Amino acid sequence: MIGMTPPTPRNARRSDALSRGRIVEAAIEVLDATGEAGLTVRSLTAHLSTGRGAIYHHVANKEGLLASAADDIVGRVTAGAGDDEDPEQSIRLLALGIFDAIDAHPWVGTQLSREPGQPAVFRIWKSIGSQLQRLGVPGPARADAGSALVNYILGATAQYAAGPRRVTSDPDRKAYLDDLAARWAQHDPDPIVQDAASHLPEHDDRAQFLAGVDIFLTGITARG
Amino acid sequence: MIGMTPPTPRNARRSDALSRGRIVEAAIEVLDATGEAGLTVRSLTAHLSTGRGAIYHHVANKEGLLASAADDIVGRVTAGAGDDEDPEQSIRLLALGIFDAIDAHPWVGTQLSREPGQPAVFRIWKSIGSQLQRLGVPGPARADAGSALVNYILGATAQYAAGPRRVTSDPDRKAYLDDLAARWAQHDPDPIVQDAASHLPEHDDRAQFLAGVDIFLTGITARG
DNA sequence: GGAAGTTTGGACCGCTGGTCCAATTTCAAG
DNA sequence: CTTGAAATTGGACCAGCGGTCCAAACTTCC
Repeated sequence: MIGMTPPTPRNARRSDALSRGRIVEAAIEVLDATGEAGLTVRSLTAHLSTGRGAIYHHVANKEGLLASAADDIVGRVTAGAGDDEDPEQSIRLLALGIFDAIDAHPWVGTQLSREPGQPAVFRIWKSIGSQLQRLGVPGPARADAGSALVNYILGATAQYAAGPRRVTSDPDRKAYLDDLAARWAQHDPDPIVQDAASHLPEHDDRAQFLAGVDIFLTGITARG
Repeated sequence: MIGMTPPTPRNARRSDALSRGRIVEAAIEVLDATGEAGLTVRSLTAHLSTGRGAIYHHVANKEGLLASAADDIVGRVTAGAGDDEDPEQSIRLLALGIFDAIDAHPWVGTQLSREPGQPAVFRIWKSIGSQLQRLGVPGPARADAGSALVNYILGATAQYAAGPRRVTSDPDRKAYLDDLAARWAQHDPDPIVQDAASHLPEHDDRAQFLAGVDIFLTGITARG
């Protein structure tokens, strides 16, 4: 009978012990390989050749696992970003580092928009804050400036991660953008829309992201 | 036997006909009342006193339903925002309108970060773009400026919607922020963190959001 | 050597979004 | 007024999800 506790040969303890670190590492591998939707507790257990209970013994829930995975990726960026001589340049490099990390791991982009209190977001806040301090932005204004920049970065990367993201081949990407432009143009005869749609295929996400950072930096220094 | 097609008295056609509009309306009611997690196809059918198949006859899937619901809310904002004499002021009012809408309907904030091509995001792009044009920002720079503003607005509102959001009573809100500040301060002895944590309880999300809009506007006009 | 404690994995649970189809109503054609 | 085709409805059903639970197996320590 299938419902009863079966006398199957029960599990032996693994030689390569499970740990939270190994689980997070495996989760990142699965996320990178199959995307956010591809990470299920089942696919993770399969990847680790283990059972579900074993995972929940080390991790509270899937949400915490995603937060840890995102924190891991963001941590590599913030740790790698040193203090350039020019604080403005440090901010640019930090922002680009996050952009590139999310280009490589799109699931991080959506994850960061979910829970503001999570460690990964906290890391970004801290890095931005310290550069703004070096830049000489005074206390009260610094909170506004930091908030603006962090929210811009999170918003831009989330949109980018959810969109065309890593359409590797140029033809595919062009086809996607052409299609999007066509849908917009067809949907709305407004000249602004037509104009925007016509420029869409030639635009560069990364350059546009950086342009946004520069607009912000101009705004900060012009108000200082 | 329960598995067989039962000879139960079968359904009569409803007097109040179902339509896509009615379904979207009901979805907004459920979302406002019980939050994003509270909207399931089942809760929606219960609210409409109907069955699942009836809904899928009018709506492709839940994703499309959420996009329509968000578009409905955003549409009210962009329609209500007229052209102020000062285009900068129009942008401020538009941004605040979106902020307030997401304050009232937090689920919209998370929805907008999901699919960049969705109609609601398109609406925001269009409104911002037309104000930037009135502001005299030239073509190539307009795309960068619009992208910066839209991404800032989406990022800020998404973070706000996912965070303390509408903690109505002041004591609750203070308790939440105190707790968050304590967790940060305890987690990290860095003076920047300590300073930020100490200012946290007294900060005003809406004012900070507007300050961010002003930073970007300053940057856009200073570069013009 | 044996008891105590930890790690493991799979059965199980309640729930989800989505499909499918018989029953029913509507409405136009004859 | 009859009738049959088309449109609408609602619930049974499915595969899959995150999470709980616990007996079996392995470690460790006395």
